[in-house]
Amino acid sequence: MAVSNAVDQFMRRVADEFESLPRQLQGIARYLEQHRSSIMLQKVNDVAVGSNVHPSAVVRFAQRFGYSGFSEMQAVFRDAFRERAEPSGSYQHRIRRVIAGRPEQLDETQIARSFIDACRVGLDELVERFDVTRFRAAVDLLEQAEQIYIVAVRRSFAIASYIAYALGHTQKRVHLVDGLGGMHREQIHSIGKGDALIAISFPPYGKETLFCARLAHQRKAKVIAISESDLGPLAAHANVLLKVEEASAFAFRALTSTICLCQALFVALAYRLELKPNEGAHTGDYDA
Amino acid sequence: MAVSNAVDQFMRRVADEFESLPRQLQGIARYLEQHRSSIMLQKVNDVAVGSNVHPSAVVRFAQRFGYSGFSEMQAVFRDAFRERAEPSGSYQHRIRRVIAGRPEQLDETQIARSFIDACRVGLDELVERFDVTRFRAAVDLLEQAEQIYIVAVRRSFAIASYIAYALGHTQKRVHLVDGLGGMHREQIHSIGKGDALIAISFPPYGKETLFCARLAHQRKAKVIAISESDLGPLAAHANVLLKVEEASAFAFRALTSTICLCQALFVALAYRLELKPNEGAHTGDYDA
DNA sequence: CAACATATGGAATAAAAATTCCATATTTCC
DNA sequence: GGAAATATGGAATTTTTATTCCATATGTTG
Repeated sequence: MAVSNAVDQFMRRVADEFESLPRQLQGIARYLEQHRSSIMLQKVNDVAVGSNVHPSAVVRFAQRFGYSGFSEMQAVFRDAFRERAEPSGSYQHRIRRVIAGRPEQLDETQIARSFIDACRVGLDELVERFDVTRFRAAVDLLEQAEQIYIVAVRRSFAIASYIAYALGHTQKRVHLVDGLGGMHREQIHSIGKGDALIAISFPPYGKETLFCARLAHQRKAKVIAISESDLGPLAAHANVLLKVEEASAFAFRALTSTICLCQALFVALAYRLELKPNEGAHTGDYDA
Repeated sequence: MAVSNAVDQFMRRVADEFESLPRQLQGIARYLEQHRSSIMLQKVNDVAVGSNVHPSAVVRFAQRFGYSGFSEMQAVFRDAFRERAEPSGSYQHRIRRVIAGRPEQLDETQIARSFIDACRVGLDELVERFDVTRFRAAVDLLEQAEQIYIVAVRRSFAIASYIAYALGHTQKRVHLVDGLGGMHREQIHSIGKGDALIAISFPPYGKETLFCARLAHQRKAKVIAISESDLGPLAAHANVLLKVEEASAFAFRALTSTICLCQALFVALAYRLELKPNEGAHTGDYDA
């Protein structure tokens, strides 16, 4: 990092000492990092409440890093903001440069930004085309299923793996058809009536996924397909088809909308099952 | 501009009455207009000095416009800033309102929509806080690595699995540390100088991931950490830390921002390697 | 598990900031 | 030019905010 401002320097110092800090002060450090852009207009008390500590802990924190108290530490943030706010033209400049320079000199940073942009658009469309009826139907199926199988390959496998992880926190029995040892067939084999299969596949549809969907359908299991269109090969075997049109940029297809939809599906199911996980920043031991 | 914010409205009111204001109060009005963007962090005294008047004049000014005093008037500026600077704050608010406002009649459809919304906000923040330097550094490391290892557990495993899939399309040798058979240790064991490790972990950090990061670091391999903050335990072992602050809603943490960042990383790398996959909607046979 | 070091939070105190009060200055209008 | 109305700024007061003090709690070490 070329030029770091006072705040960055300070936060670095905090990061260095972080490990040796008492529990509460660590909490404050995290809070500061998280809210670095608005510390300048917070009172000690805001910081204290935000960090779940007593105001005096905040003062001690500041003193530990060489300031006379909170006020002096806060000044660092305030001044940094002021410096930044004054040459406000620079932001406008940057935007213009990016837009103007776009056609040829695409550097990887711009590529990254564009890609993220594409993902945002994808999510916008997801909301817009959100099909309430189908979504509900999908939740219904999952709610009623005794066992839930999940299958996807290649690009979509990550999604399946996430769903399996998430559903693992419910009472349902969950089977991820991961094809380990080439055993797709064997893994789906025991599916039957009363079960549900979540099959995720996009063009050019993976044959393992199609196979599983077909088998599940034959066995009278319910099939929830997540795919791109009602016309694809998955549609034939699906009881509910959730449509996702992923954005693509630079010839790469995004994955954000699909995963977002799947998470939404899971959250909805969790609420339906009255599974209320602990409120808060992280969900117990399940994250990683 | 369609909807004007509170500050604009207020300044308009001031402009209207300007002519009928006593000399000093006019001075204050000019000062406010000139410094509207930093009033939020000024004291009455700053404004008074800046306008060459007595502090009480500033209070009188505020009262003339219907506020109880300077503090109340300042709040207008502060709140306006907060709304702009922290769309995330407003997001938290919105979520809280949704939850608090209609505790019972939250149906799963609304939940799903809110969740998708949260993801969108998350992507907005991702763009906003995008750290160019670090991102480039990460691409550099990957470009130079001979072999690339990827590790993540539980919630983040899906991400790792996607990265492994994507990198599989480059010339790099890719190793997904998936812990199959409890063999995290064995899988990371052969990492060494010249290699890179991508480690993804969020609170409460998975110990397998930490172990791999530590080992990689000891072995002089480069470590790219994808995590929530510079203060977490991954930071100590990382050469580059890419920060992602996932939105969370209904006590579930989103995954969209993380996966979006990882895809962007891959796209950037692909371009760097001058790997130009076929233009078009889907990338050959690799999708599923 | 005792003795010590360290961390924590309630309450008191100090400091800073905002507001009010009021005596004086300035302007306005007849 | 003088009376009334309005504006101004010094100082006191009130309110808010920050800091310190200290008793208690918690953790650590031998």
